[in-house]
Amino acid sequence: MTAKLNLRVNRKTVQQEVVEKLRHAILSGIFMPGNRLVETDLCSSLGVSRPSLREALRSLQAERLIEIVPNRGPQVPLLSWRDAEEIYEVRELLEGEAAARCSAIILDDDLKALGESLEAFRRASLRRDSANELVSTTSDFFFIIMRNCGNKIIEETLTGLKARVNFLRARSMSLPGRANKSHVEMKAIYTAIKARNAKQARKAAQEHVVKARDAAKKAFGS
Amino acid sequence: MTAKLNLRVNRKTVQQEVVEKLRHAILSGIFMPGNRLVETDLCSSLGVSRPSLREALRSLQAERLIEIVPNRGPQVPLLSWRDAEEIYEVRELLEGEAAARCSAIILDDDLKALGESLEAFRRASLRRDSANELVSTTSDFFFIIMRNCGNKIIEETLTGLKARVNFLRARSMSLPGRANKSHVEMKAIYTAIKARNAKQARKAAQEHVVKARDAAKKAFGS
DNA sequence: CATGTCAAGATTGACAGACAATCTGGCAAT
DNA sequence: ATTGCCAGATTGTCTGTCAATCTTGACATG
Repeated sequence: MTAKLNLRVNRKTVQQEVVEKLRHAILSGIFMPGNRLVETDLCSSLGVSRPSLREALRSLQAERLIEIVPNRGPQVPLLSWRDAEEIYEVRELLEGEAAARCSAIILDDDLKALGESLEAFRRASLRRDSANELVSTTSDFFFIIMRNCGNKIIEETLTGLKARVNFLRARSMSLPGRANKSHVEMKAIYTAIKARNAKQARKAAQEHVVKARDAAKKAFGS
Repeated sequence: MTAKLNLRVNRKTVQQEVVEKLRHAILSGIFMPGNRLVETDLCSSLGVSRPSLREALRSLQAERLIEIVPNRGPQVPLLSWRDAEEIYEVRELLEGEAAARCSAIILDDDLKALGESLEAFRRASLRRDSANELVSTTSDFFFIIMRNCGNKIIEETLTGLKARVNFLRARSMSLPGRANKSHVEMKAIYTAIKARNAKQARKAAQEHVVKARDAAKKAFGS
C-alpha cells in the first residue's frame, strides 16, 4: 500500500490566507481582547480588499474568535471566568470521551506521533520555554487525540474551542510548576492510551482538565 | 420582578436576513443535499448584492450548513450514515449532560414552557401532522433544555448541530409510530427534570438519543 | 459642575460593475 | 478509448461609491 502522497497544490484563496493570518494574530496576542479591529486598517496591512476581508471576518466570527457588533465592527471578545469554566466543563466531557475512543482505535503511527508530541512538550518545559512553545506543543498533543477519536463532530467541536483554550493555556502555563504537573498528567493520558485502556484514558483526560481548570483559576486574576 | 421587556428594535442587517432565509431554505429542504448554490441566482432571488451574499455564505459554511469548494462554489453537503452516527454520539453526551444540569437549575417559568412544548408536540403527533410540525416542536423542546443547562458552550455546540439533527428528525418522524414513541421518551425526560432528578434526566435523555438513532437508521435507506 | 444637545468625523453596511482565474462539458483528433 | 482544446459558466477578487450609524468633542444650558 503506497502512502497516499498528497500532491495537492496548495492554492489557497485570499480568504483562507486572511483567516489564517488573523487567527494567528489573535491567538498570539497581537490583538488583545477588547481591541477593535478596523476594517480599513486590516485591509491595508494585509493588502486585500474590503470585501475579501469581510468574508474572512465572518468566518472568524463563526469560530468565535471575534465578535461583530452591527455598526461597530469586529473586536476580540473578552473571556470571563464563567465562560472559561464552561469551556472546561465541555472539555472534560469531550476530551474524556475522545481519549477513551482514541485508546481503542488509534493506529500505531499516530500513537508514535502522540508520544513524540509528549516528548516535545517535555523538552519545551525543561527549556523553561516561553509559554508560546508550551501552548503549541500541548495543543498538538490533544489535537492528535481528538483527530484519532473516530468522531469528526467531537473533533470539530474541540477545534472550535481551541482558540479560547489556548488563550487559557497561555495563562496557566506561566504559573511556576504548572508545566511539570501538566506533563505528568499528559503522560498519564498517553500511557493509558498506549495500554489501550479506555476507562483509564478517560479518567486521566478528565483529571487533566480539572487540574488545568484549577490552575487557570489561579492565573485568572492577573 | 418585571419581565425583562425586550424593546430592542430588531434592525437586522441584510447579512443576517440572508443567513436566516438561506438557513430556513436548506432546513426545509428547498435546497437538497448535493445541490449546488449558484451565487448570481441566489443574489437575484434574494435581491442582494454578491458581496453581501458571499458574507452570508461564509457564515453558513462555518455552521456546516453548506460546503464551499474553492472555484466550485457552495453546495448543500451530503450526510452519510456515519456522519449521522457521530452526531448521535455527541448528542448522547451533551444532551444527557444538558438534561442533568437543567434539572438542577431550571426556573419554574422555563419548566412550564418545557411542559407546554411537550404538549405541543403531543398535539402535533395526534394530528398526524406533517413531519415539519413534529420536527419543529421537538426542536423547541430540546432547545429549552439546552438553553437552561447553564452552559453556553453546550448550547452553542448543540445549536451548531441543529440543522443536521432536524434533517435526521424529519426522516425518522415519517416512520409510523415513531412520533408516539418519541413522545413517551420526551415525557420521561420532562418528568425527570420536573422531579429535579439529575441522574434520571441524563438517563432519559441518553435513552431518547439512542432510540432516535435506531429509528433514523431504519429510515436512512429510503 | 453636571447635563443635554448637536454637528463633524470615523467607520461600517451595502451596492454595482468589472476582470481574471478556474472549472465544466462537449467536440475533434489521434 | 484517451487526449487535447475550446467556449461558456461560475467563482475569486478588486475598485470605487454612497448611505446609515456610531463616536467624539465642543458648546450651551441649568
